[in-house]
Amino acid sequence: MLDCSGMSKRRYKQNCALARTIDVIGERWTLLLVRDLLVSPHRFNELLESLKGIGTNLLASRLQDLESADLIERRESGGGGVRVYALTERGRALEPAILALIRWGLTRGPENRVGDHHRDDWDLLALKALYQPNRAGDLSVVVQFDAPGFAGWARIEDQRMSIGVGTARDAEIVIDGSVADLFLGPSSPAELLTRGTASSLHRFTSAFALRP
Amino acid sequence: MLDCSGMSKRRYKQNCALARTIDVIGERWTLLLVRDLLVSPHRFNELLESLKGIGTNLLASRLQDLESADLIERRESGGGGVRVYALTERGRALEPAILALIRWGLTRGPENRVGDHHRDDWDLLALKALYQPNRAGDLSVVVQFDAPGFAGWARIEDQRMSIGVGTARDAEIVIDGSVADLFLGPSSPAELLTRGTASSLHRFTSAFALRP
DNA sequence: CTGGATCCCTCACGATACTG
DNA sequence: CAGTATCGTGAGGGATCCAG
Repeated sequence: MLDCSGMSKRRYKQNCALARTIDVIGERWTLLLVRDLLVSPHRFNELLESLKGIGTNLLASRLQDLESADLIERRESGGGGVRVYALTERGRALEPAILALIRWGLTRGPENRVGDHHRDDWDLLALKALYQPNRAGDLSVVVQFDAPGFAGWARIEDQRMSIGVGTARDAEIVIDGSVADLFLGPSSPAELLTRGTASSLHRFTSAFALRP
Repeated sequence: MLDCSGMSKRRYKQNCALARTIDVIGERWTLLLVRDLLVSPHRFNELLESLKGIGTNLLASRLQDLESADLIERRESGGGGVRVYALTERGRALEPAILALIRWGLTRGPENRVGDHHRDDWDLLALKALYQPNRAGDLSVVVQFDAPGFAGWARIEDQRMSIGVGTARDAEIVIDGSVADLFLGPSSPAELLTRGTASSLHRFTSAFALRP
């Protein structure tokens, strides 16, 4: 059988840190896979649905590659033997670079071509890319987003921001909508408030550079 | 004839800033091409030599794509009608992301596989990736590197760092060697001094986080 | 039903030859 | 020097099939 499917053979053969980086994460789909795992661990079929068009063989191959490269690891989540893929510390270390690439992508406007696939948790990561610690001051807040088919949260504390999917129990602010609804939607932020005050919500939204 | 060679058709079709970024600069060779142009403008054959293995058709195609995407532009350099490719402002805006990717690539040690291609100007960019403004203080210096087949310089001023190839006329420090010779070589930094003092050279090297 | 493996077709890549 | 034209090869993409 000789399983070499997980080996990416096409290397640049350049003694350069950027080339070595791209040798690892430069293949098609790879960085988008890391993006999804930056928000939360995922199961095989969740990734398959998020990365529409990847094909099961390619996804399996990429997961093997990334595991060999020590960027992700398989985990048994919960008691039911559910297998999920999660980033290792080395994989999580890609976050600054990915946020920088996101910032660059945001500078040319949304350019949302109609029909393009979309997931609300991607916006959560874009929000983190636009976060500016120096604008946060002493702000300490947890904001919950509740939209049809999506639940996620953003936390700012000690000038650091973290994000996640699901429900945060200690959310002072609850938004009736997604991240895009809050920052790009037609409604004013205050209209979307399920819990919390408009002034604290304003302090939250002011911590981001919406057009970098 | 219908010239569609410059169109990259395979897009991710995801309404996500990262996916849109990778749609533009995610194809093979593209980011390495931008890397070379970040150091200085280059001619077609210079790029061809740096990006060993790319093939002339692919390089031409990538250059067209990047010009269409407003990342690079053709310029007539000098009076002899010499054509060079240079980054536009939008292309140069990729620098923070590329430096972040370089930093990630540097965290796992050099891993220099023998036989890999190498260029000294790549190290110049890696040096910029490791530069830490808060370590510079009020340092204001220009360091010239002179090695066989390579000449380049690094400038630190007002806590900002810039790099370039060729000779800087106002260099207070001249190194008899490349960037790698200074930071990784067997010689002590002082041994490589052609001009300048060891103490000012030490202030310079202290402005970088050699192992991030 | 999840988590893949196998097959096959297409297209992007890479090397070479050729042209203005 | 700066590309264009041609063509063989292999990675990507989609469907289907298989094991737990």
